[in-house]
Amino acid sequence: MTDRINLRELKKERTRNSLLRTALELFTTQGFDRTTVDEIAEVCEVSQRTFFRYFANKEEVALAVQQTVESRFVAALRERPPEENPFEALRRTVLGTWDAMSRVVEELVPLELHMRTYQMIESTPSLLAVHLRRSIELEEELARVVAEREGLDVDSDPRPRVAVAAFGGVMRMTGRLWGAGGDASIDSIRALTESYLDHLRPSLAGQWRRDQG
Amino acid sequence: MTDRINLRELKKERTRNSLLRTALELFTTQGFDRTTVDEIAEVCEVSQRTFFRYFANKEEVALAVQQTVESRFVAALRERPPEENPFEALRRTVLGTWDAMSRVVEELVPLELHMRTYQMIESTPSLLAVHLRRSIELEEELARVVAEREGLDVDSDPRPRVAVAAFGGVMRMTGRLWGAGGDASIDSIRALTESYLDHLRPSLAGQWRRDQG
DNA sequence: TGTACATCAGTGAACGCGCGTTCACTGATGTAC
DNA sequence: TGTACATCAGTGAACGCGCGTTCACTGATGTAC
Repeated sequence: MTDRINLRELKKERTRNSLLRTALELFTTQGFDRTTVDEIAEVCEVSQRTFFRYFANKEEVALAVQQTVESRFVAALRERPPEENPFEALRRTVLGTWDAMSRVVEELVPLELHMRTYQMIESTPSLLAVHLRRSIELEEELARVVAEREGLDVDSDPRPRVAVAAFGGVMRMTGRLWGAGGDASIDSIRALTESYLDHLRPSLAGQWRRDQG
Repeated sequence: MTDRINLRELKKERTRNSLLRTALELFTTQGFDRTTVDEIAEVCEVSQRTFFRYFANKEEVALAVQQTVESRFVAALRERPPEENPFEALRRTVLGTWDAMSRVVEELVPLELHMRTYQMIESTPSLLAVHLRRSIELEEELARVVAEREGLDVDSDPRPRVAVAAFGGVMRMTGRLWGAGGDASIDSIRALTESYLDHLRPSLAGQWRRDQG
């Protein structure tokens, strides 16, 4: 119990962060598939063995920042006022916490590198596949938070899971479109997300032609 | 131009079908990861080289039947009466064509084997990841069909993509829940799908408590 | 402050594995005359 | 019906590749006294 910083922990964090940045730089410049774990380790000046001490596999390092953002998202949802209905809470969490999210990212890597990484994920089939599976797993967690907010049992009332599934579907769609477009800015994904979420309820209603344009 | 059947094509189809059935049987009994391509080829009494003539990779054979069903689904959506609104068309396509879908499956493999395969996909991380990526790609096709039905441009009006994304999100959720449950029957997934789709619009509305129970 | 020991991040080298590819070849099926 | 040639599914064997694992080991950091 001393107030001296722990050198061991400090150096661990530095090694991990160095591996992370190196990996993302290599992935985004030359492509995920054309970057080997050996190369990351070499550029980072550690052994390949050390890489696997920090990341279980090559996908994990590519998705590490995203992973952190997602954890923060769950926490932010928990903090929404309980009088908001579930869809509004989800919508305001994603639209209202971009700045907080950016700060979380910046603690790990430059925001600009993260945005390039996200585009790289969306355009790399093997990586996108793993990313989607993880986003599905995240939905279970979100459904539980929503159920908790409403005082419902997630297994007996379908609505928490359904609301989260629809929300998640739209989020994945905006991610895909943003990744396919040329503009990697945070403003462009933010605007796209807002527009698409706002079209969700109208798009499920009948009579599209009446309120078209 | 003869009415004699083409032996070459016949034998190709048989080889492919034999590889497909063998692969699914091995995957579902001993697991996807514990089955090698070499083993499939060996049991099927062809060379490993032949396997790769029919399927580009190991995932492709596992998802081949699903792939056929999805193509059929797109075709069935095109056939829905144009006066149905988009969400209703999607919903009725999935709920109204189970028998037709079953027949499509039976042309390739026994329905029971397909259902076991689907459960295997849902519980195999690497395979689920690829399956999800493909289902996302399918959404683009569905969005175009919806836009066509409504006479809209898919790139300028968000509603086709949004409606399809929400629908797709709910479908993936039901797939996940069905795969995690013990009941591999077609009735159980059908009932789950119907219930979840019917909860979609209510789950996005405010005031859950009012119409709860 | 110094010593003795414990912990644990990182090393280096070697390896198993299965996917997916490449090659030149065989032999069955299809077609033209 | 027969012959000669073209096509193409399937063969067999070998290989490159990178991921991820295993091992016994080193040396820096942390802790107890």
